[in-house]
Amino acid sequence: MTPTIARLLQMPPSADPVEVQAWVRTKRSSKNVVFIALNDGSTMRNLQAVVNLDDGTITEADLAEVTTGAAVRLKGNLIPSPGSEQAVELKTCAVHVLGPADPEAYPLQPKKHSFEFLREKAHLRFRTNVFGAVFRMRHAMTYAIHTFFHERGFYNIHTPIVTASDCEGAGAMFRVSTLDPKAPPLLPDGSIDWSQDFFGRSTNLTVSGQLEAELAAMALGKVYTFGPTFRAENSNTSRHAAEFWMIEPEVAFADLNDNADLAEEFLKFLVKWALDHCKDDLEFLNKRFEEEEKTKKQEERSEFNLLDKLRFVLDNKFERLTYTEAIEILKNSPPNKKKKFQYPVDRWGIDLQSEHERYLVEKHFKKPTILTDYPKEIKAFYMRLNEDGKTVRAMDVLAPGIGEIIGGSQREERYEVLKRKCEEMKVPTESIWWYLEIRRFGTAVHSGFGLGFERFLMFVTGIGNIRDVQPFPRTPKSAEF
RNA sequence: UCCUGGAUAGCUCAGUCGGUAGAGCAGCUGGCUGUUAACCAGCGGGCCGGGGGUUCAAGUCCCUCUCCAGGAGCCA
Repeated sequence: MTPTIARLLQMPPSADPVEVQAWVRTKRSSKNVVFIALNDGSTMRNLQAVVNLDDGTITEADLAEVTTGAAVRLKGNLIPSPGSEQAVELKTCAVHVLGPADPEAYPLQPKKHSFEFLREKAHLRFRTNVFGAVFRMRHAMTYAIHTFFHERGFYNIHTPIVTASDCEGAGAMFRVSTLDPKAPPLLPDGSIDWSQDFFGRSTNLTVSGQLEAELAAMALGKVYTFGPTFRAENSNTSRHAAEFWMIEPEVAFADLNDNADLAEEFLKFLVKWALDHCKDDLEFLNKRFEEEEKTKKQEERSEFNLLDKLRFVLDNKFERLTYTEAIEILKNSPPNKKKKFQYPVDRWGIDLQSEHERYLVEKHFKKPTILTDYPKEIKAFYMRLNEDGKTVRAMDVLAPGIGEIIGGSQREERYEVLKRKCEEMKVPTESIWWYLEIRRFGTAVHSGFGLGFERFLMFVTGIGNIRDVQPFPRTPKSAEF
């Protein structure tokens, strides 16, 4: 294999011949000299190839097909660059076009394109600076996540993608079926006979690996899942996708405080990793973020740029408070008193709206905030009931600019209490009998949380739309690529 | 799903009171002794999202559908 551009840019100038294979970003020419900016995805930075036309080794005809988007192989040697943008450049002695790109038809230009346009060109958008940076960082964060858990003795568990449990309480699911949609087998009452389907029952794509992860935690101690999840909700926002990846640690013998400690340590580890390992990409994204902010109205601009925000998260302890305390703060807050909230905060028990969470995180505390101990009515059946009988050991981690980035809880480990709550909340237990039964044999306090991977990527890259941190986003009415 | 705003050249957008289509960038051609989104000059480029209606006449007004964006809800 030829060396990557990332490697070449770190090599000292030398008379030794080198070969590079990459895609052309731009070509600039004057009478006797041509500059070709090359990128191979290995780094944000381009390699500048210089072609001298005056000695006749390479002619203008040789460069006719060297146009934006073309794949090329160049031979030459590295020399010190007189230009200010790079330390070395490639003095080129041979040019070979591997795959031309018709300049009349190639959609990407050496200029800034809108995200909306690039979403329609998802097959080509990897070749832009932004998406190169985003997907290199997506990889770096994936690696960091596995590293974090591995170093702390967690085991990665692959929970099923096809599941029969439809009571995970996280919205509509995608059905998985091999039955003939035009003529499915019917029961005498006219309903579909799922017993004749592939799995002998009705199945769906998973909305969470948590329930299964809990089973593994009750034997392996500390586990985490990292896989795709699916929601068939008709959500049309910049923060929702029908297919997304979730990280769900689950820890035996850990209570909610341990859980919150883990969540905070985890987020800080990932942010530090990004700052330490993704310098070029982050600096580029930071510049882009600042330019984006300039186009916004004064009151909508964020106080921090991307890099400052990340360092701030790293340097400050997350705020922790209970739902009850949060309600008191919100009740007495200026926007509530001035009736600026669309949903007024008037009593204990209401569900917090985005505007309330944003006020707490962005205006009141101005840092990531962990809210705990919510009213049981507004949280899932599996969360552990507190001694007061009114609240559960839930926690939401709220991040500035994103909102809820982590949702978790201490799980209800008491068989009788869990059974009673399932009945109260009308959770059908037939398909999750195993989830209850694990509580009958060596049950123990345990906790876990879910981090939306793309939500985190939005936070760490400063990209405002979830569709731009996924290579091939699936959203309502959209699955082109 | 709801609210708001959009869809005009390859891209980003302008288009007045309803009167038959415009700019910048990109592309192509030429010029220029080292550029960094190079620069300078010239040239080509349009089913004005689809359908229906009003009108002598619709990019422009009305209805409708599709898709897109932002916000809300749901959540991660």
